[in-house]
Amino acid sequence: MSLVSEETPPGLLYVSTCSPQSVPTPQGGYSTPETTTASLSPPQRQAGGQKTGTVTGTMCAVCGEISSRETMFRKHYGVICCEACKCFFRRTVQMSRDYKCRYDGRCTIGRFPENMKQVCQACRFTQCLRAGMKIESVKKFPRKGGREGKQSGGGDSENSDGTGSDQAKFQKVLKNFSKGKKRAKSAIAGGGEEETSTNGTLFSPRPKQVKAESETDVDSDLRFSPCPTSLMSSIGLGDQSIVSSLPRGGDVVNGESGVPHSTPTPAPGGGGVKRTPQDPQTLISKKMRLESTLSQLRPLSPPLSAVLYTSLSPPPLPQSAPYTPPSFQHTSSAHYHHYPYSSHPGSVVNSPESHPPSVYNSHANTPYATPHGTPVHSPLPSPTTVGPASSSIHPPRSSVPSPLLPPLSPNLHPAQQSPLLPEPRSCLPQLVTAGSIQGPPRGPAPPPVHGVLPFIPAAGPVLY
DNA sequence: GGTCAAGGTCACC
DNA sequence: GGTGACCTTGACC
Ligand SMILES: [Zn+2]
Ligand SMILES: [Zn+2]
Repeated sequence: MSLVSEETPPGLLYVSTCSPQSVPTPQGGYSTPETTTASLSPPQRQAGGQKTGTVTGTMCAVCGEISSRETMFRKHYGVICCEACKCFFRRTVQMSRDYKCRYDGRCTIGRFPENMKQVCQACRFTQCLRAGMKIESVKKFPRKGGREGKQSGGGDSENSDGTGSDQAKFQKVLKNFSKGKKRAKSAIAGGGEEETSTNGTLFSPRPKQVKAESETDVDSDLRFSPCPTSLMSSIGLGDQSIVSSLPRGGDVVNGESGVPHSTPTPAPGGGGVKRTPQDPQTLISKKMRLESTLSQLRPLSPPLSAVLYTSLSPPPLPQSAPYTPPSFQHTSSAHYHHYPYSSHPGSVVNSPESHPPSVYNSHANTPYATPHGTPVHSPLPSPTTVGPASSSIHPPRSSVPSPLLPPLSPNLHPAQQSPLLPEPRSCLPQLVTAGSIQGPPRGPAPPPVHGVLPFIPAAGPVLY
């Protein structure tokens, strides 16, 4: 059985150095680690006389993708996840995509579906949210890159309520502008101006990309909703279209710019189409609306993690599974690549701040403190629902009376199980040694706790 | 200057 | 049109 650790960075995957051995993949299968004798020095496992493992990769907290040792996944929007999930989440939020699951949110079960490709967008986004990805981290503050940064006053996600925090940001951005940095020049030269909302938040002056044609949005100006409307509604926030002046990511029409650049300076990351700038007043209005809604969203993720982390029972791994998950069909993200940008190979991700401190500080081996079966109300709603299924790929299950996710039936195929039921596991690092690998890490979902909303720990750190 | 986490780009399906 | 790998950017240390 796996062990948890408070010291090991979350998301890391270790494998025993004892011998080449099959290790469970997040897809439910097994694979032989390409390296079990890596030079990377993992934290020594001392408690319980556990063997020392070697870092072999990270696991995406959303889809379960396992990285190579060289290409450790990093934290994106608060969760250690793969690039694919990062991009998906970003696009969904940025573009206010509104997904609906035709199977009533039952595309998959378990912590990770056997094949994320089979999961609809709605369920995938829900998975992102459950993993702990933060909507407000997407373009929370308009700037090209950079980190959230530490904010005085605690919390990893500062608001934009126009108080000192934004003032500080504002000053910093102004400073960058005054430095004559490339981007600042670009923005200004491109007609973009430093715009401050009424609360002092600096707006991105960068021009926006423009669709070459057929802006399919009902309201093409509503380009930036922190959450798709239906999903927003599904998580109890109502239907709120949030706007932003922020540029939307990189569509290119027919491989080239469908519209002329509005700035003399190409966008970073390669040439592309930029949206034309909007009216400053409009931008201000949008920004204010965005911030207003983000303030409502804020309680979502962290409290969700806090509540559910402490309410789930220890993971009862299935002893005998009536159903054997099919082997995972690796997607393109499965062919590992080196991360050539900045981090040296083997750099470890360590971001416990994304989790409630209480989760990390208590119950090292039993992160789920609440007695088994304790009902917990989650701010997370049942998955987005829609009309009757029109396909037979994933037979919809009969409706469940509980507002929370229904329990799993041990005899049902995952596709017939309740939606996105995770395999409860510690948010703490879990070491899987050669001797500890007994079975699929996430095959059939374990018997659920009735009435408890299963929660997927953000960046569930599992060490192999 | 290195690290990290943002957003952007664009080939591919 | 959506996806995901690759890339740049910029704040933080
Ligand atoms: Zn992923
Ligand atoms: Zn679905």
